[in-house]
Parts: sequence; C-alpha cells; structure tokens
Amino acid sequence: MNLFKHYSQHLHAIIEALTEDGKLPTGLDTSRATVQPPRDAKLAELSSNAAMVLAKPAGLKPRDLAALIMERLAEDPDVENLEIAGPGFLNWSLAPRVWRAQLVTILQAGTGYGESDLGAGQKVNVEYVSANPTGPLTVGHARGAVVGDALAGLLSKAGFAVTREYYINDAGGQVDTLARSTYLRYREALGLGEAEIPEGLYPGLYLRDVGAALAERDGRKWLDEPEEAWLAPIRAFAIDFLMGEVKEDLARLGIHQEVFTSERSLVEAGAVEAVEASLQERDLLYTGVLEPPKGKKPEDWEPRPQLLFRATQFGDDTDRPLKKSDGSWTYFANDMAYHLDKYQRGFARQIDVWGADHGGYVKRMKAAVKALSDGQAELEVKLCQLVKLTKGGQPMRMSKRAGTFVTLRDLVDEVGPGVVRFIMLTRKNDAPLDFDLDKALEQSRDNPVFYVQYAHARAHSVLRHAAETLQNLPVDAAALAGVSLDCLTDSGEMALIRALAEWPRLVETAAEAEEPHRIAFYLYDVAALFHGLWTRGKDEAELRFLLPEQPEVTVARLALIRAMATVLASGLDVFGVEPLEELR
RNA sequence: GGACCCGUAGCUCAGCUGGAUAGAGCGCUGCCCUCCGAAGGCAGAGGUCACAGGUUCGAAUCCUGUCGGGUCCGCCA
Repeated sequence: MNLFKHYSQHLHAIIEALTEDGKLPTGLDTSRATVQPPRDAKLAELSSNAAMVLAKPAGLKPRDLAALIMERLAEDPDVENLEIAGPGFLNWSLAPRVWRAQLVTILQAGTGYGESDLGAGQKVNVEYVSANPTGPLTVGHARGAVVGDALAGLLSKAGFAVTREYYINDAGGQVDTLARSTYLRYREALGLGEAEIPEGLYPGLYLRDVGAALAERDGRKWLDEPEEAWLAPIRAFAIDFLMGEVKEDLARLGIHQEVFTSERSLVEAGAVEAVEASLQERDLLYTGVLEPPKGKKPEDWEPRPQLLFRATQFGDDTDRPLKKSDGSWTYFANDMAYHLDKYQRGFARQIDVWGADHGGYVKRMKAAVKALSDGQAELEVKLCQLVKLTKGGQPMRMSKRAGTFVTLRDLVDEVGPGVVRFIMLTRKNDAPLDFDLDKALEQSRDNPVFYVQYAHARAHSVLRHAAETLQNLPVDAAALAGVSLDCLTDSGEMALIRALAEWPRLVETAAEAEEPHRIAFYLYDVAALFHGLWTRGKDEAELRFLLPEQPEVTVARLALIRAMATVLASGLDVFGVEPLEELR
C-alpha cells in the first residue's frame, strides 16, 4: 500500500464525513487537497494542505478547519505527533511499526514494488528514435532512445498498457539518395575504383559495408542497368541493411521496440489518400497560398498555391501544406497518415519523442491528431535538447557533414549501456545535457551511476558476507520478510525506510509528469542515505549491519538492506539498467 | 520578425504540478580521520530564484511584458 495515497483517501473520507455532519458545506472541490511529505523532512513525516485549500470555499479559517480534521484524524491509532503548523498545514508522523511494515511489503513484492494501477490499463503509444534509415545512430539519437524507453518503462510501471514503437522513414527523397550513394559503393566493392561521392549524396564510409553486402548478394547484376531498374531494389536492400544496424545499436543499449511501422507501406496502402478524404469531409482542406515567413525570407521565395490543412483551427500558427506545389505529398501528409494509423490501432494517447530541432513541428502534428480523431486522441511530444559530449571537460567536436560524428555504438562500447542510459536520464528532457566520458566512468560521489550502483553492490556485499560468516541467519527475501523489525530504531535507519516507502508515490508522480529523470534523483537520494548509514558504522560500531553477538538486530538490518537493494533494482529496472551485485 | 525551450549558490543542477526558514554535489574555509566493511567524516560561509508588473491567504512554480542563451522557421525528411 502506498502510504501517502492511503492517507490521502483517509483525509478525503474525513472531509466527506464532516460534510455529512453539516460541519462543511456540500459540493466542495477537494481535488487540490493532498498528502505529501513536507518540503523539509524535519517538519513532519506526512503533511496535508487540505485545510488551506478548502478554508475559503468552506467559509472557515484555515486553522479552524484544520482543527476539525485533526479531531477525526487523531482517532487513527497509527497517527502520532499530529499538529497544526504554519498557515494551516496539518502535520503528523506515523508509528514506527507502520513504516517498518513497508519493508515487509517490499520484500514480498520484490522489484514489482512500486507498481501502480494509476494508468488503469489505458493504451499508450510511445514512439522514439525513428531515425532515418540512412546511417548509423549518433549520440544525439541515444538521448531520445533512452528517454523514450525509460518513459515507456515508467508508464508501464504506473499501470499503462504501453507499446514501444519506431517509425521508419523509408519513403522520402532521402532514401533515394541513399540508394544512389549505395550504388556507388556497390561499384567500388566490385573493383571499379574508389567511389567519388558527388555533392548531394551521402559520403559516409559506413555505406561501403552496404555496397559490399549488396555485391556479395547480387554480384554484377546491376552494373549495366539503368537507374530505374536498380533504384527500388537497392533502396530496399540498403534500408533493410541499415535498419538491421539500427536495431543492433538499440539492442546493445537494451532497447527493443515491439512495433516498427514503415512509412512506405502506409503510403502504398493508400493511407495518405484516406487522410485527404477524411480532412476533406471535415472541410479542413483548401488550396491557398501561404504568407512568406517574416524576417529572413528564402532567396527564391515566390507565392505558390498548395493544398493546405486548416491547422490554425486547432491551435497552430499557420495552415500547413499537405501537398507540394508539384502535387506530391509532403512529409507532413505522410506523418498525418501515420498518426491516424496509430489512432486506428487504438491509441488515443500518443507520445512522440523528438530531437529539439523538430520543435517547430509540434503544433502542426498536435493539430493534425486532434483534427483526425475529432478530438478523441491526444498527442504529446517530448523534445530532447542537445547532448554536449565532452572528455575531461573538453568538448568533442561532432560534424555529420565531415563524418566525424560519434556513433551511439562507439559511446556504448566506451562506457557501457547502463552508464549511457542512467546519465542520459539525469536531466529533464527539455534541458541540454552534458555527457562527460571521463566522469561517466569515475568512481566518486560525483558520478550518480556509480553512486547508485555502488549502493546496490555494497548491499549485496553485506548480504554475501552475512551468508558466509553468519550461517544460521536468513538472508533471502522471503525469510527476511518474516523477521521482527523492532530493532530498527536509529534515525538514519528510519529515514532510509521512509525514503523506500516513498517509491510507489514517486512512480506515480513521475509518471503523471512524464519525467523519468525524477527517478534518477530519487535513486541517488536513497543511495546517499544508505552510504551515510554505512559510514556512521565506521565510528559507531553498534550501527554496523552485521553484529554476530546480536542476531535479532542483524537480521532486521539485513531486511532493511535487502529492501533497499530491491527498491534500487526496481528503479534501475524502469531505466532498463542492470543493477550490479559487484563492482569491478 | 515569429514559434518553442531554458535562466535558481563561484560551477553543475534538484525543487515532488501554488505552500512552511529555497536544497544537493563539486569548489572554498575550518576541524577530525586516514590499521575495522570498499573509494572518508563533521561543521561553516555562500541566494534580489534574470528583471518588472499581475493573480492568490501564499509564487522559484501560474499570467503579461522586458532582457539574456539555445533550437527552429514555405513545398527537407
């Protein structure tokens, strides 16, 4: 049971009872009345703003209303130190046995602890990475990959039915460019001299592998054929090859999206015409001429009539083209078809994770989803700001044009998947992120990954040590769930227990805010409390975890330690990071 | 010119959807420890939450405007 939710419900029941007794007016909006840990843990263990929020509509002074609630809340035998504080806060603490009982809950639940029914099984689609299949994934993609995957994990933990998806942009002009670039590397692979890559094609050396693989499969088959003969098959081959690479990169990061949707197959199935018809039916299309952008105007600007979508009716700043002036579909039209497809697959809630450079695209896509679903579906977009890669504080220059960009695979090989994932989640997605390769591997309090993994490993080290030296004592979760925990009385131990008991609440607030980074900070806090407790044992011998002369104290502490390791593992699991039982 | 994001301690950043005396790490200052189980401990200084208005019992948080930084801006995907 989530203690905070429990007391929130308790409080709402009290308010209801007070209303029935005529002490409060009917029809109060109680939605803003919450139970939280106070900002400053010294003030109380639990705190509610109910009296302040409800005072005005109830026509009472906050402290008077607080007194009314307090009277009823005091009847709960678990509630202690109940008092009215400050402007009308209701503060209280819980009997230590209530907190300790949370450890039993944790030990019984295992890493499933913290799971919530908040989402009530609602279907959510999280689409992320969706990089063009024209080259390897870069460090920039890594952030979107990790953020999307962790968000999916978080929502899943919070009770949503999450689908993780990748949209393959295999339909635009860029894949034709890919095919032509691949063709040159194919010729090169067949010994026709080193390819000169003209302006406008992709110079990346990774295409040599694609060309070689094609030569391996097809031999000299395409050498004397005209472009219209080889363009489509080579395009398909190259996309296939590079998507294989992308999946391999993602797999090395521990990411496995279950749905890959091809733009080309949607287009070929007529999904775009269906969008046009649907919009036409709603009278949301017209042929018109867009205003030129103010400020800097493109050189070759001239007014041209295009088929436009009335995006302004749905909150966008201007209407958006569905067709280019030559009559072909825009990328936006295809993207509308894709998002409609997701809606038709049952996703009324869609989350896209994009790079910050797509910020200008958000409003129109949201407008499109609203229009195509008659307001039934909602699209949210998480923009990931840039990652600044440094080594020892020195920026690493990256240029895609010069081919000197750092690939995701290089990064994962350098520091490992767990480190990449955790560090990418130590900032909220809309803030820029510094990623220092040296710091990522540093073993210090400065490095949050190390600090959290160290806590987990240290806990397991103690458990191993206990199993070896104190053979009569239980160390497994099931047995520890049954031991007496009354010996856990130290303030540091209690603080750690309270922090662990907050995990279910944190899952829910982080899921509601769609902010997986909060988990990273939470895990760091838990680790800090644990390391602090450990360190105190250095000076105060009676605080050590293993006291051979006092088995009842020792088993209680082992229960605490295992519960802490369980919560850390549960949090790392949301991130897709493997908890370490030993540091090497 | 416009849209979106950001602005909190010397530095890097939290701040739990509007609550109480705004926090952490690093750095700095001063003590302690440096043989226990694993990579130190305690204390201190340091803030006009960019700025100005507004809403509210109450604002770092919401609204408006200004300044500064980033991303982007017809038919590229």
